[in-house]
Amino acid sequence: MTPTEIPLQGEELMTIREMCDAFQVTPRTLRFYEAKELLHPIRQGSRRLFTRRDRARLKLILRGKRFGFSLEDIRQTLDLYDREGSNLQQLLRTYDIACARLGTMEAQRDELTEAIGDLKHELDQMAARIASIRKAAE
Amino acid sequence: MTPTEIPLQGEELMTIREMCDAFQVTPRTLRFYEAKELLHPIRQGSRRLFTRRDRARLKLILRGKRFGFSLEDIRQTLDLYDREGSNLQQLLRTYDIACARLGTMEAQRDELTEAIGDLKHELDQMAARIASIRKAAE
DNA sequence: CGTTACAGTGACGTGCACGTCAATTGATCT
DNA sequence: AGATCAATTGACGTGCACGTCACTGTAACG
Repeated sequence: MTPTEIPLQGEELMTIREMCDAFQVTPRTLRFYEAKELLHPIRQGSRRLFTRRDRARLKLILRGKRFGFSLEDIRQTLDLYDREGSNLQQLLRTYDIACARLGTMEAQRDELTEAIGDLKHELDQMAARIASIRKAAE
Repeated sequence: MTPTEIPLQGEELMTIREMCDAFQVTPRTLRFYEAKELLHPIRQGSRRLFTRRDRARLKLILRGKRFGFSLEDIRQTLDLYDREGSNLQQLLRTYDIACARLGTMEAQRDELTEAIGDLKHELDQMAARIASIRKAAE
């Protein structure tokens, strides 16, 4: 029997391939993110091992990308999430930055809501046009 | 005195510079969008003149960009908006595409709402840490 | 009528976010 | 030990969304 352990969900560490399969990214992408200091996998020899923290960060990275943020933007936002032992000064600064970030995200959500409304309006008009065309054709 | 006219909001046609000032983009960007068939300004000689329709489209373009859509995505979405005299077949296809687009936008809004919730949660935790540090310092 | 001053057209350059390829290095199977 | 296979590193390539530069055209001002 192959002693290759089936990766359990609760396991602490994941290989690069397990990460790729879990998050639908390529190895190149993960290495690129490490080079950009978005991820900090530990090493066993030369191999990368991704921690639970890396997985949480990657989830946020991919989410941020879907919203159109640059990796640099995302990196700065990520740093807001796991800053444990900072002093009060840094903590306050971080808090301010996070508040600002929250503001932009809420603005974006509002704009998105507006865009959805516009598109729905357009859909209604199209539905009406479709109905009238069908009616005209008896 | 320079007779540089102050661009009125209700004017029919706008020059490239008026567009740039109104939308905070560069001339290069507008020419690029025209080359990509996102905008279709009319010409007076060689000069571009942007119509009300171009302004509406540009607004949607910039909005789409803020959501992270590619220009090609945006172009296809734009075409949904001003398709006037199509036949029933095309109209139905357009309707389906628009519905799908609406779905992705709503999914994105939901995800954004979730992300906002996460960040708020993080802010609460930070606020608590800040308070406890301040309290510890008497 | 010369000179600004802005608009247009290529053509090339740039930053970002990776993709791709080659060479190497262990780890694993037989 | 040999072969196989995944992972690493480095270097170069790519597509997108423009920026920048050089040059030309042209309308307007003095």
